[in-house]
Amino acid sequence: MTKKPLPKPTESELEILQVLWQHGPSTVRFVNDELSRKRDVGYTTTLKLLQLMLDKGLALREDDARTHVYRAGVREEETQGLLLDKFVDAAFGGSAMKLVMQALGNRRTSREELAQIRRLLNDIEIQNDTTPPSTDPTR
Amino acid sequence: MTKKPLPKPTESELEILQVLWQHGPSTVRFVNDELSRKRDVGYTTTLKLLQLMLDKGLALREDDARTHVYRAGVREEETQGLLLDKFVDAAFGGSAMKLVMQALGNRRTSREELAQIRRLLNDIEIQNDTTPPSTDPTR
DNA sequence: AAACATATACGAAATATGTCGTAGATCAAA
DNA sequence: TTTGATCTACGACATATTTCGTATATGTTT
Repeated sequence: MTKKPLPKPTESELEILQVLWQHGPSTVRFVNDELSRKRDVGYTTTLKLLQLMLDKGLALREDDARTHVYRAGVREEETQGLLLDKFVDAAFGGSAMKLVMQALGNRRTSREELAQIRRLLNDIEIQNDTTPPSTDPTR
Repeated sequence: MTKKPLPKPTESELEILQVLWQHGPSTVRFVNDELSRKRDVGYTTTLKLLQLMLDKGLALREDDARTHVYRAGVREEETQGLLLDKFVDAAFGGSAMKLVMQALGNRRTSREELAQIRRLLNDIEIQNDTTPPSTDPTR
């Protein structure tokens, strides 16, 4: 049984994953058109990226037809969580709190979103009350 | 009057900035020792990085004495905010909310930290009530 | 069928980033 | 003052990432 140490997607790969996550299985042409909405990128560049992502397992594809269809090979939440951990370490010295504070503080947050966070906080507190703080790293 | 398009620090540069932010002005030796606590890195590598950061304005230095002293050339909060914006776009498709939810959801958050966030939420709501939503990008 | 559009494969160049060796200056110890 | 430690400068290499040109296959139009 081999664990798969999913490679951390690069900047460009992440850009492509966003497209695949948001639109589902897509052709190279479609992905490239999407990317082109933001910046200037050649078709073969996008193709190459997708092929590399296929190698790494970051993407999967249907190559029955002449025109291949690619889809994400990694789950959105899982990948985001992974990247978030790295980012918290790299940019915020490991303090997720500082990150959250800054994310909430420096941008407009709607009433509904605030309520959503409050609900989450409540859930977490209930968790905390039910299961007391533990320093055991395995749970 | 020239605007300064402060360059986005790289992974390694950020690592060094963390040291400078946390410990204040430091010698190359000190920074290198700090970095060495985490991973294996040669002295001249750290030196070179600091020199590059000096060029980019990411670091400043005192070179009166033989042993130069470097300090951060960018503010911590400002830099973190910049990186956070990029990261939200790159990894969370622009949704700061999803990021916050995941940051809070997938890790242990202490009671005190939760309270801290609640206070922040209250402040934000008061803000929202006092000054109604505006789409004016300049404020 | 010929001409044209569109697809994939893939090598290779262009960039960006990180690493290190070596030379030469300065300082400290013997 | 000779030896050895430590410092900066800087070129050059190593690696990772991105970009693109070209060859070739396949499908479409006239």
